Amino acid sequence: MATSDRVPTPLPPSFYAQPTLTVARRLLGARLVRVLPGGARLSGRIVETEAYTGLDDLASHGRRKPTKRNAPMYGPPGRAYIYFTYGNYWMLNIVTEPEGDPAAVLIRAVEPLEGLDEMAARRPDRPPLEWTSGPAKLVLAFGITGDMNTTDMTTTGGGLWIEPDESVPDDRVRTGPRVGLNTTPEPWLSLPWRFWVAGNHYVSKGSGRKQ
DNA sequence: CCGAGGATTATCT
DNA sequence: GATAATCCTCGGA
Repeated sequence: MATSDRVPTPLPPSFYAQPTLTVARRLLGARLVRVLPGGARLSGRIVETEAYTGLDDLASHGRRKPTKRNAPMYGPPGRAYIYFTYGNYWMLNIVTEPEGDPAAVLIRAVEPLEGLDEMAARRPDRPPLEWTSGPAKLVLAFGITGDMNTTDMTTTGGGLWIEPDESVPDDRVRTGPRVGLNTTPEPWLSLPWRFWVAGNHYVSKGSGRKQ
């Protein structure tokens, strides 16, 4: 093994067991990695996240008792919570907080780093800026599917994990309301629980582009 | 460039 | 029966 080979080091369960807002903030700059069944490696820098706590958060699927859909949020930290919405789209979340506490972080946007040819093949006739600049888009580009729900993302065995990479300093982080909540009442509608990297072109256009 | 409206279906009430 | 943590197309400026 050459010394220059990257050794995969997924973020451990103890990272995801932290408070959800802390996890959402600290995931900025980390690297989302996907190894396809054929062996191709895709990765991207996480540039936008949203925190969904359970219990008191009326915007979160975790606000309800366990159901068929939200059950993974009650499970151990570091597992994937992948759900279907709007009749067409899958969303990738990572479960946070200790087991039994229903919370997760939604991965909303990444900046492509590896596997650009694979992403291009999945997004024909779309420019690179539209491959991963939204939660449903990045799931498509990375070949993530609904049957990967509950994958353990703290090991490499499931072909999906997050590695530490760059750290984003506080003065490059922006926060704002979560996107797409529509009928959620205040104060949850306006809580600044969306985090993104200031000025990064791959941040979604979901709630304005002020950066 | 920008905003409005439609698509499309699993899950929940 | 209604809703949805979205995306895309289209029409107007």
